[in-house]
Amino acid sequence: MNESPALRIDTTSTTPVYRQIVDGIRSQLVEGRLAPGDALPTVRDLALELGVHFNTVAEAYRLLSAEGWLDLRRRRGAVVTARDTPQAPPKARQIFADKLRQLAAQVRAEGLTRHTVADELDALSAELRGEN
Amino acid sequence: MNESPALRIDTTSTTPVYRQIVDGIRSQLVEGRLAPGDALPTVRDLALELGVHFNTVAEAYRLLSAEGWLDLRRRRGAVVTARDTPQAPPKARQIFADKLRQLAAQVRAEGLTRHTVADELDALSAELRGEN
DNA sequence: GTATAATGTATAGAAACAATGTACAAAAGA
DNA sequence: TCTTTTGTACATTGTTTCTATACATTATAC
Repeated sequence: MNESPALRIDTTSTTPVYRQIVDGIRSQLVEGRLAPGDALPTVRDLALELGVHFNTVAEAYRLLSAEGWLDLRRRRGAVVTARDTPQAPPKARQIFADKLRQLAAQVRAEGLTRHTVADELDALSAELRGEN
Repeated sequence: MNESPALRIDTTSTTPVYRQIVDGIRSQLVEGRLAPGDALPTVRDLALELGVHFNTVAEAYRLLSAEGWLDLRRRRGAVVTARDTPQAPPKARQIFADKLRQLAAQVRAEGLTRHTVADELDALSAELRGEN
């Protein structure tokens, strides 16, 4: 436990730091790289590693806890919990489709080609269909 | 021209309105649904349609203009310009891959299945490979 | 058992940001 | 030249983000 979560904080991004932390850790949770029972670094340790204030990490942990991923207790730290996946609201799929296109549009505007974007989509799709 | 850009503003989202506007319009630009020469609604018209202040739309237009998509002139409105796609920075692909996984993780956490997510990825990939 | 130290929590403040209100500037057309 | 239509500038207000500091809780040492 306490292995490094391999998070990279982009201080130039418009996405707030605490949400970058949430998004990064949630990826690992969903992908199973963090499993129930695993301990996360303490808020102070991770804050030091990322170069931010520990309250910023604490806020991220709190959000993940509110989503049901973490069990937070004083003096014991943050531990990954088992979690029932909720039922997705009806519109979730359409909203995802829209966000996906907006993300693709953004990186295409930055210069990534249709082909490159499609390759990455295929790669992730294959991962999703192959794993577990 | 002045056709409705079919933007939906989600006031519950944490993404600021002006960026929702930017993201939505950029999608249409990248996908060719808005082409050079097309006129966008005036800031006041689009603001009325979206239910926000016209300065909020103006800010969105300014960002798109800074990205090279729009030509803004008083009394004439916003017109889509021809634009050279820049060269993507070297890390762009990896950053995109990360963001893609974070987006997928987010919606999977909300309850979308691996299968559904993969289907949407495939659908967009097919669009990208098929069009033009 | 009690003291101590390690950990998350609470609250306040400063700075940046988002959205608005209002006034202004430019330019097309009457 | 006047008026109207459009984008622009700037101040204001509320919100968000991040930090600083103090506090509460609890496992462990002894």
